Amino acid sequence: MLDDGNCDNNACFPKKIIKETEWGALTSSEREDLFKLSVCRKYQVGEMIFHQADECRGLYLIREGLVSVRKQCLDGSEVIIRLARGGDTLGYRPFLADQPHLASAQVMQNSLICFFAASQIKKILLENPHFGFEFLQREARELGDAEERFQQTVSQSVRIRLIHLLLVLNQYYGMPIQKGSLDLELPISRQDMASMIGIRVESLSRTIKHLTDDGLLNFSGRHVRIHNLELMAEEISY
Amino acid sequence: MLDDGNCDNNACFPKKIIKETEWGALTSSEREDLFKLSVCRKYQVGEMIFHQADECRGLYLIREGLVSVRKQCLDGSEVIIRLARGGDTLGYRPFLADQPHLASAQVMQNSLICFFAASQIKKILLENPHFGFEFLQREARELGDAEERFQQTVSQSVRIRLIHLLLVLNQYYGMPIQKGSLDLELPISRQDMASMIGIRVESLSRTIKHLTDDGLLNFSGRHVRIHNLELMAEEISY
DNA sequence: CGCCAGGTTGATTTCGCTCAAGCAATGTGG
DNA sequence: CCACATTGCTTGAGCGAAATCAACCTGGCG
Repeated sequence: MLDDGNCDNNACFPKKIIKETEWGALTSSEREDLFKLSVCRKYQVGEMIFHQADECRGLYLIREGLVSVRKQCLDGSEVIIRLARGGDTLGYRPFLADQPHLASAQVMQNSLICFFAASQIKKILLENPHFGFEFLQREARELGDAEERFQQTVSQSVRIRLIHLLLVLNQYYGMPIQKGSLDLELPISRQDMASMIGIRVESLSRTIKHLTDDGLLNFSGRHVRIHNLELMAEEISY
Repeated sequence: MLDDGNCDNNACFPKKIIKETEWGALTSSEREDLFKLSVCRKYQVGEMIFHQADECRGLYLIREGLVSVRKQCLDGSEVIIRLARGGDTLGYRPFLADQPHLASAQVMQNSLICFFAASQIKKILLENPHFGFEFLQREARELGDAEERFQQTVSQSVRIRLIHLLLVLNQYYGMPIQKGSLDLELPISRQDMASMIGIRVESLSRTIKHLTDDGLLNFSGRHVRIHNLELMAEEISY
């Protein structure tokens, strides 16, 4: 699936990405300009794309793969801010705010990622208002998500938060098997799931057990079978 | 200080706001256009500016005063997302994301607030890239703040979160009295402080007591005296 | 004066964390 | 091939921080 080393620069904006992301707002000449200086390469699982506190040098467009964005404290604890997939762009927050990275990005699944220098992007941003507008919309939605998550984490139990997480992961990794029930192949470890909802891995394990005991689902490693989606979704009607 | 009813439209962009906020990116003719259709008026304490789930009709510029932005669950619990003061603009998140309001805005102190219709703003946004860019930067910083707060709330104790809150409020309401010590006139109730850091009001009360017992500060109603700012700030070095 | 909202305090419970052990799957070096 | 780490996950026991429930102040206001 992934080709080795640097990819053909022409391949850096597949149709799907042009169609579905902010990069579609570019003119073809702007796209060409970007191509010339872009660096696209394959990343292996575990590789870091950037580190918290690093200066932000530009944007990373994920063509394929999975990347986690995480913040860590000095005390060692860490929180996963979000997962990024094909089509997602990393680093625009620090780039736009003119701040260093406030989080680290680590590859979770082998990925193909294109880098665009900040200076290039800035140039386009000032020339093409549509591009900026797309970014505005994306940021606004993301800010909404962040506030939503804040509220949920503060006021909901671990059980509810886990169900929420599963429902979100279902959107990307779920495979319906019959009416109401579905299979889910988790892309991340227990540890990382715990970090996403701000709890310890032991608590996650126990909560999974409770959901299992209640007959809502079955875990087997990273494979989940959800027996009754609606029943589960009912719990989070807040 | 505040004049009654609608203000003179010319007064809707005081110099301070032009100088320090995204509205400074407008040309004077754009400013004039906005004036014509803006609605500026005085709000009393307790008034709602908009409600969660309302359609977003435009932006609210706070000229003076204090406004809380809060999200509530069905179960009655609520979280304060942020406090907005003179110079702050409300409603741009739902406006840009093209979503309904995901939070309510309530006046905490008598305020003077200008409303600009969404259509007007959209027009300017497409014509003036600088204006959009200012919004981009603001959103990016705010997203960073939201992620920071998420991490802190998830991984820090109530004590640390309260100290954080006091240090933030200090930036706006603190009055140094001598080296290291200062007075702080809180603009909000205990209930609202608790909502800002995601705890119950009883827990807040107890935590205040602990800080007092430790000799860090003294509360008397909404008046706080912080004896040793550095000592307090040391606790949050993470 | 009584009332009430805002705030504090106390008693109790609960949820999630910590620490510790165990287990299965996978890897590694002799 | 075995002995042995290592890693990811689960389980248990005990603890502690914050929530809950309830009572009680306190000051302002009709």
